[in-house]
Amino acid sequence: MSTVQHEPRPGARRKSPAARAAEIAVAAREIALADGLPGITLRGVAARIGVTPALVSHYQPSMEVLVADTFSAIVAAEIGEVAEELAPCIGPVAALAALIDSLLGPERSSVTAVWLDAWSLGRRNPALAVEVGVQMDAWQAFVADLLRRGVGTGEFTADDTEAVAWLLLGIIDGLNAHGIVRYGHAGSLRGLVRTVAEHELGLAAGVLSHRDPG
Amino acid sequence: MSTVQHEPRPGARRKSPAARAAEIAVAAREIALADGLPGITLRGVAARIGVTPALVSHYQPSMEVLVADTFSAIVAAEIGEVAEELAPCIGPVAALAALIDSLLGPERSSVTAVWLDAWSLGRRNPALAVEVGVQMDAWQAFVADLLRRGVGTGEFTADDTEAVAWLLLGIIDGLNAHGIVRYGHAGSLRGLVRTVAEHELGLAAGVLSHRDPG
DNA sequence: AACCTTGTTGATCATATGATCAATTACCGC
DNA sequence: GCGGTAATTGATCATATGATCAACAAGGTT
Repeated sequence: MSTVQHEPRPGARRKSPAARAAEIAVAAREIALADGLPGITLRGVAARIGVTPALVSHYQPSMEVLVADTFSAIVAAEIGEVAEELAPCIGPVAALAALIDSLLGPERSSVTAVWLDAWSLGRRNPALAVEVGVQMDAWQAFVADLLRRGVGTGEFTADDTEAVAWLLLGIIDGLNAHGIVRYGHAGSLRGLVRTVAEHELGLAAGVLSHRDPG
Repeated sequence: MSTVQHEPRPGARRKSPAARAAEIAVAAREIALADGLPGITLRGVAARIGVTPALVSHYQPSMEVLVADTFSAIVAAEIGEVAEELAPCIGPVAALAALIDSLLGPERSSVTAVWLDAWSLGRRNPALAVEVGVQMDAWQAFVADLLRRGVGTGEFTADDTEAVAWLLLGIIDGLNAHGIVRYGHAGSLRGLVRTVAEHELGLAAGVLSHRDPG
């Protein structure tokens, strides 16, 4: 259904182990974003890169691990992208506003779906469970760092930045999960989340709603 | 691993269709709470009630539907239990405090896991997707009603009770999802959620933290 | 150009799932 | 007690999954 080569023809192009491993990782990532983590299957990945299932199996200790690694890669990339997006922001206030806007945007729905898959699958996939914990901690550290900087400049006020970081992430994850089922009220909720952040960080009302009317 | 009869012996006790259907529903519910929605399998349910897989299949249009119905039953029961729990509370403030306490408690983790399974599975199970939407709306209606009552008595202040209801549920769902992976910081977060609720509903600080130090 | 390392395949297992259907037999009504 | 309805079974399909391994062949090395 796209520009991927199917049909493994005999004697497929030989590639270096590193290149092939990378190819598999990319395919798994694309599949996960399109069809969710459960879509990562031996035959699915193989078909996408025009190769035998046996080859994919050959490059992976187990599918569980490939799923865990793929989740990890997707979320790590997500954090990286968001960090890059916040880089141009001058000051913690602008950065926080951008963070909330970005994380609550509809374009993140595929990543949100991956998170939901991971929370669900994590109970039966130990490797994935570990990775989920690691990535949650990474996100929390990222947000907590932003908050700490804001407290440092005196712009934010918070007793427990660690907890507030967890709170903000919880709000975002919860509302994004809801958004997968009921897209409707995203608009008014975004504004509400900004308000919550303002309240919990001792900001003046409206500070986080610069130009966006949402 | 419990007091359920396995081993379907030839000529198992005959039951009325209604009784058998109920038995299947109960078994599915127990399995879901113990092993998650994906644990609801033809053979799994059959084994639990000491019956052939064919019989379970005979009573259900499809497993997808049984999963959807089971989810619906679990969540409906959840709402009912919580509603009952809030009944003795005098006034919306006490009710809201009890609601937050109850919903963020560690004893809800199995139900939270079911929610996560449902959000994940819903993408591939249309019947379940519908049921997830319905139950989310039911929860939102329940909370919104509580908020509206509070606004009515003048105890709460909120422009958009519908949106605040979604917000509260989003916070709770998100933090509960986190709690499945990282149980640790539940304590401080519960207090933080109370604070958020106080802020967003125009309540005095600490009003929602009656006796519980959290 | 021959060789040999090793990336790749084809065939095959083992398992788990949902689903169907004729045959059986338990139980209710007469 | 007998008979017939229908709840239940046993056997069987079809499919999807992960995994393994001997055999093949592509491509760099000599």
